[in-house]
Amino acid sequence: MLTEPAAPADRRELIPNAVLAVDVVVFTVRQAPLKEAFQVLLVNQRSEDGMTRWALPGVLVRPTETFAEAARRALLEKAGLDAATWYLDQLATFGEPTRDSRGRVASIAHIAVVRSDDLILRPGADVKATEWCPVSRVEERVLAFDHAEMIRVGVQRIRSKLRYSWVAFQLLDPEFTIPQLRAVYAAILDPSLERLSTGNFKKAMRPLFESGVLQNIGRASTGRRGRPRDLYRFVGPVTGTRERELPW
Amino acid sequence: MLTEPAAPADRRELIPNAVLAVDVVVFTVRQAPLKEAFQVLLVNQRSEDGMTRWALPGVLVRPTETFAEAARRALLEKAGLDAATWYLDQLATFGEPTRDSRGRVASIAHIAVVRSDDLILRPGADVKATEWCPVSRVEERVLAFDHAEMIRVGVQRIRSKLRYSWVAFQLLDPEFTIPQLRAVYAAILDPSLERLSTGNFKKAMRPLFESGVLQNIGRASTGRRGRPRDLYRFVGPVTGTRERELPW
DNA sequence: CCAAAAGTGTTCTCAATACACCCATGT
DNA sequence: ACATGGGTGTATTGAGAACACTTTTGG
Repeated sequence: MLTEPAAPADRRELIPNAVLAVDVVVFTVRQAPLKEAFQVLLVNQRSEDGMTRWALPGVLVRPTETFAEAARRALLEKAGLDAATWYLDQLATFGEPTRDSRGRVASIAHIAVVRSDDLILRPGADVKATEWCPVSRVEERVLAFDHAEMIRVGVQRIRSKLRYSWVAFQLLDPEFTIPQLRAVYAAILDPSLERLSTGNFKKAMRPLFESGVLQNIGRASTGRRGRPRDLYRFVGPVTGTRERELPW
Repeated sequence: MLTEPAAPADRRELIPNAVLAVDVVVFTVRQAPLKEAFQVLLVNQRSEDGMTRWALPGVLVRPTETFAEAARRALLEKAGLDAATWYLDQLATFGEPTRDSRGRVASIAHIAVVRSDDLILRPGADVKATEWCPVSRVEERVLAFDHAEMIRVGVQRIRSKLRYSWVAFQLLDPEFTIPQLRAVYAAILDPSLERLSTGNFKKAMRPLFESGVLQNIGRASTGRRGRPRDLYRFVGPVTGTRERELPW
């Protein structure tokens, strides 16, 4: 299946016919109005037409490098982020023949989900600026290539993942409260979840409490008025999946 | 994002660094014991080591061709199948650096779901044989490259799709019966579904009846003993999705 | 008329939601 | 004390599963 129709010679070297790239859609949830808390990482850099343009962080894949390695390198070289331990997922491959005027390029888009509070963005050598952009505002931007489409597909993917897996905990401190957890779901899935009562929310998380991977570890010290929030810790692997999908 | 670190020259041609291929995982449900009804298309052909080996149908991507076009061409050239109207979905891209000893190859795996009753398999010029292989028996085969992994991922994907979309109807005649429809779900998801009563099964399909896309169009003529089955027609697009996932 | 295969309807269970009530803190 | 934000428990609703019952055919 890897030989062209009229080329049954077997030990021949294959001749490269395309350029492989990776782009990474990094999602986070940040301190911001609920509608704008769900954000994606963009970098501003020179485009193939000489203009500067917003884009996803990405690099060309090196010959001996896996896609995941290339994706981590993209984050390091473009935004100064050490993604060595981040959970990365392959999203989809974008490679319309007309995608790039300089040749046939296939970009294997990846997705990452991270807590951004302690992260410091450091634009790479060829990068003018880096920023977190609210997903709800991406449409206002003109993005390079088909990066807008990548983000669109990425948003669908993370919404789906949030419903059947535990990625949400990757967006929180090791110690967090129920309202914080709920806010993550509200920011990504549906703002109206913000009004879901603690009890009903905890019921949706019941399997986690029962299996002991979500533990109550006391009270948070309060700064505000009202009863202080309970503190929880998630001790399970974030890569696990739910048996039943969440109904939201 | 498409320039290597020390190559900011913009109008330069990009130098191909990899070979792009597509492989297609074609699923069907065939007349067979329930455990073996869910099948996948394999082709037997010469491999890069000179031996003959079972593999998924695949081709190298041509410069001006989309991935979907290449996938359809793979089915035509390898198995003589006209996939012009088939619904194709991108599955994932497989490109471990060590995947193929002849160079860096990235294969964009695709998935297709078809009714195979009227299909005639015609092995291509470089193909020794083509066959439908029960998914439950794939493990017994030694497959080329990472094609076993592609099938594994493909099975997950179609199982998921069956639960939230209407792909099942792609596997049936235009006119079909409830037991036939149930058999499709049973073959792909869980044999025990075969014992689900018609009533409960129809309840799961309720949104389809209510929206009128699933219509009762009379009785099937019976050959067997017992009450003849009701005939149904599906008039909606198979690409639509359910609001709620099926519980199975 | 009986057996077999399909289809219908009822009941039971359990999960998702709504909502009323209780708790702990700052002012 | 009381207003405010957080948490618990209970009632109501609705969906899924089990199963008994009816329908329609062949033998």
